[in-house]
Amino acid sequence: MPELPDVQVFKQYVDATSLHHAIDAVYMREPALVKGVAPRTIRRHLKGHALASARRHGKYLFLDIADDPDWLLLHFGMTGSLDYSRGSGEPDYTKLRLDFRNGYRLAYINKRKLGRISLVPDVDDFIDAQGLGPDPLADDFDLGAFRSVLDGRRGTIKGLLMNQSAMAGLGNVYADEVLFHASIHPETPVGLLDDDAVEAVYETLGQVVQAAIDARADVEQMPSTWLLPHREPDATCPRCGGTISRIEVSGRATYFCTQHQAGRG
DNA sequence: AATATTGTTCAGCA
DNA sequence: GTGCTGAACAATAT
Repeated sequence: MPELPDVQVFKQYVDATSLHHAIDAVYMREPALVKGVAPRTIRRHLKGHALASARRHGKYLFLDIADDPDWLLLHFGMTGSLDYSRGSGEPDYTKLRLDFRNGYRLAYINKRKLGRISLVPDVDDFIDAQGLGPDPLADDFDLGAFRSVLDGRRGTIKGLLMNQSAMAGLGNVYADEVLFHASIHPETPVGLLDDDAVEAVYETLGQVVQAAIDARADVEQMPSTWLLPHREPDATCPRCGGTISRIEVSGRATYFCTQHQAGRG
């Protein structure tokens, strides 16, 4: 379930480990994950080159290939992750492996085939072509930008928060977390949110995303007052002592507190 | 053993 | 056209 915070942590991980090492070998283990380009083409673009920088938009990670016009695109689906280490063998479910000249290797791990490995010539063009909305961590994502995201939308606030073409990055878990802290019922129609509620969602969104990144997107390190460690039916709300309920919204399991998130539904 | 899980895509509908 | 909803997919855990 890599969402924005998880992918941001992956980006920081790549920044700290995998840049500026020449790539001696490339192993592609799962052609089904490679979209829009032949696996051998990816190998050709990477081999002998280094990774120059990393960029993230929403749940997508882009790695700039030094001395090459293209970027390596990684999407993690629900079960993807990265591992940088040395030694013989590789982690289970490794689907792409880059062996660096320093003896370390970067593994893209994915238990399932939901995800994407590709090459893109231009990140901004890809974002446009994919129809991705703004990223909430972008410098210019202010309250006005968030209002634009909501403008003219129908449906529920939770559905909107998960809609990558409205705003890119939140998935099921963090959409719930934001609404939990903003004290808004997940099925509230977007059009019924008043100015205060819109501002509350905007502020909460920034705080939750930043705090999750600070916790390295690790549930173990999330504050116990968050919803995340309590995502089960009939749990006790860590905020108000109410009851956590499970419903389905936009086809996804949704957890919320029936007491302090009762309003505006 | 049947069911829940969730990001994206796409068919279908208002 | 548009945008929203829900089914389908993958494959593992429970």
